[in-house]
This record gives sequence, structure tokens and C-alpha cells, in this order.
Amino acid sequence: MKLSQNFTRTLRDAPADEVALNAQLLIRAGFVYKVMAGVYAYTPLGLKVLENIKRIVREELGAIGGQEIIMSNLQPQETWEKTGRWSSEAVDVWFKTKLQDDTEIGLAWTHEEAIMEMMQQFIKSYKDLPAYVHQFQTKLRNELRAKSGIMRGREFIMNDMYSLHTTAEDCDAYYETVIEAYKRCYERLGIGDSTYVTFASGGAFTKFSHEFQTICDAGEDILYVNDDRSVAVNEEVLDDAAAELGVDKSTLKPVKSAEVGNIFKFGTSKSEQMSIYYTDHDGKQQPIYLASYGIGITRVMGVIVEKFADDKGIVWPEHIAPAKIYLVQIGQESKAVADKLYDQLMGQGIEVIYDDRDERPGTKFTDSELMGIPYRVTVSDRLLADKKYEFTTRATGETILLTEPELLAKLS
RNA sequence: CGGGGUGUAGCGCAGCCUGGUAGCGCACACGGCUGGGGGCCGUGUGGUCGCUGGUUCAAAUCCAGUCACCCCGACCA
Repeated sequence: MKLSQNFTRTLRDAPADEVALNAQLLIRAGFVYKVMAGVYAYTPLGLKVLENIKRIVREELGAIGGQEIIMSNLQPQETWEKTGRWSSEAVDVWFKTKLQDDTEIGLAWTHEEAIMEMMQQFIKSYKDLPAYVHQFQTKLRNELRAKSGIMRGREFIMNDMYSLHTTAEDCDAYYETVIEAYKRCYERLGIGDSTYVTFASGGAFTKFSHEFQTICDAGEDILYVNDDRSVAVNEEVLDDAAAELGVDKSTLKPVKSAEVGNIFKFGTSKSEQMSIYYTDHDGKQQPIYLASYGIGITRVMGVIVEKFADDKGIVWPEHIAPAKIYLVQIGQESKAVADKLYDQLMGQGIEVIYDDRDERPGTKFTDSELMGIPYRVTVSDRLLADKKYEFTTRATGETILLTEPELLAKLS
């Protein structure tokens, strides 16, 4: 991407009403645009990050058999009546609206019921199970109070996956498979080291659910972790979980964390509530075991901003950065060289943000840091005289001089 | 939803107390000087002061209502 063609611009100051660091930096750097409280639009740079996060999740879920779908945002009342979750007393985050003939409909805050409703059409026999479906979907939740920038909005993007099984054992086994896939996702997203599978409040079927919690000062949760990192428990279930695990509560230390994933088992409850059954070997109707898995895509983006940012701006992990290289060009003579390098790298499939604007060097350096691009390559008349390129690592600030072959070797 | 706070140009702010024809910085446009860390000088563009009503000869300023936004709490399969 050539910056001269990018319509967003960087800001010196964040809007005063934006207190959350993630939103401040993302707005200043031109990654998101605030539409209203808890609602953000993603501009080209921000969209690239989202797509990179989605790509990783898509690959990992695809690798364990997940089939990608897209459900709808408009949902019929009848679907939700079946599980008693249509009423606003049962679910206080509903957005509801009406068709022109006064039929009430709901705007999707989750797709659990909706997925089951659809799958009922296809799952008839034990031969159709297990089934694994997932989607990247906008969730709409009428939160009383939006906060923390893109970490807790009224509209956000989530990957939700659902697995349907004939037996609890099969469901349990796949549940573990998903946990491993999720771990690989967080690893690739760059937050593997600080993300824990934790015990959290359960639901109708299981005593605990599992949350993926990332250590982060901006998080809303408190996590209790032991020294060897083998046990992590959400504060909300600390006593119960410690007792269950036979762990001495006093050996667990509290840390602030942000929930980046939540998985849980429904057992057959959802299937029974909705009267969705399959036919077993003996021709009998049986309920389906269901488990549900969610990764907050936009939230992960916010957490990563919060977690790695420094006083200069965002620091993206390499795999999700909108580009690998930020190419700074200074002076007149070196322009052709920079143009050529840009074409060459892009031709090799290396994503480059080329700062070809008529700006002073300081502006370009500052913006490259604010945007958090992992590596900066500087091409200038001065460097060109020595046939050198400057190579700077965003996270460390380390700068080295390289010849063209050295540079290309480093980038490929 | 309870408590607290804030709304003046795209962004950051002053002006309000003590009513008298709206200002600064950044950004933007043009010109010039600069040219390796948000540079400088000059000339410009851009605002029914959130909205509605009231008081007044006169309201950004005083009063009432309302909307929006932010923070704390509650909530958060």
C-alpha cells in the first residue's frame, strides 16, 4: 500500500472522549473510526489486521475439520422462544426490531439457537455426526455501557464455532481438540505466552466453562495463576475451582487479564429444548451433544494493541500486522530505488506500506512507529551513497545498516 | 440502570464566572524557505458554540429541558 493513496491520516492527539489506550492508538494511527459509543468502523489498515487475525483462526479451525459458514444477523422470534431466551428478562442485551407487518425479530447477539435451527435441516442420522461449523460474524449486543474501546463494543466481530456429537465422550474429545487449536491460534497471534486456559463460571450442563484469558492490564478480569502456569482460575469461581482441583488457593497469584475466548459444553440441553434429534443405529431418536467455542476477533485486536503498545504507539506482532515493512524514502535521488524496492517486495508477496508522501523524515518515522509496523526500511540519498539500507525493528528500536543482498535475504 | 463528568472547526483547546457580532494550536489550501525524528515564515478555507425552549435590547456565556459522549459501579454463555 502506498501511503499517498491511503485515505486515512494520523493524528497527534486522540479524541478527548476516548480513554481506552487501544481506541486512542487505533484512531490516531488511522485503523478505526468511531461511529458511536461501542461501535467502530475499520479502515483499510485496521481491516488488514482483522483479516490477518481471521486468516489464522480460519486455518486452525479448518485444520480440525471446521466448516465455515455465515449465519444471518436477523433472527426470528420462534427460534429463541424454544429455549426461553427471547424475552428481554432472560437476555438483557437484545436488540429487537420489527418488520413492516409488525413481526418482531431479533438482531443476533449470538448464534447458538440459530445454528441448531439450521443444522436440524441437515442432521438426521448418526451418520451425519459429528459436525463442526464456524463463522466470523458480527454480534450485536445492547450493552448498558460500552467501554474499553474495541474491547467491549455493542457491535463486534467474533468467530463462533459449534460442534455437534452423538455422545458426551465424542464431544469431550473434540472439545480438547479445539482447546489445542485455540492455543495454536493464540500462539500465532503473538499472545501465546500470556494466554491461559482458565476455569470460569459454567452453565446449565457443566460446572465450569473454559475461558482463554490473556494477561493484560487493561483487562476486566482477575485471574489466579500458579507459578508453573499449570493452573489458572477466574476470580469468579476461585473457591469452587480450587476445591475441585485440589489446589491450595494461597498458591495462586492474581493478575489482570482480558478474556479472548470462551468455550463450553451444552450437553444435550439445547437439542432437547429445541426438539432437535437424530436417528441412531437402532432407529431411535436421540438428542445431540453440543459444544460452543468463541474467539473475539475485534477484542483480540484490542488486547494486542493494549498489551504491546509503547510510548511511540502500536507494536503489532508480525503475523497480524497490516504490513511487514514500512518503507521510508528520503531525498530525491533515492526515489527510483525505493519505488523499485517496493515493487520487488510486493512482487514477492511481502506486504509493504510505502511512505511515498511528500513529508519530512521525522513525520514518516513517527508515523511508522505509531502504526506499529514490525520493520522499517529506510532508503535515502545519504544511505544510497554508501549502497546501504537502514533496517529498524519496531519492537526493540534496533537499527542496522544492510547492503541490498543482505536486506533481501533478511526479508525473504 | 444508579452515581459523577464533558459537549465551542476534522483533532486538541481557550473564551462562559462578570451577556455586547467567536479565538488559538494541529490538520487542510496556496506561496516561499527547509530537507534524517511530527521544521519555519506568510496568506487563506472551515464553526447556526450538541439540540429545543426561556430570560434579555442583546445569549457560546444566565435558566430549564433534552440528546450525545466519557468515567466509576452494576451487568457481561
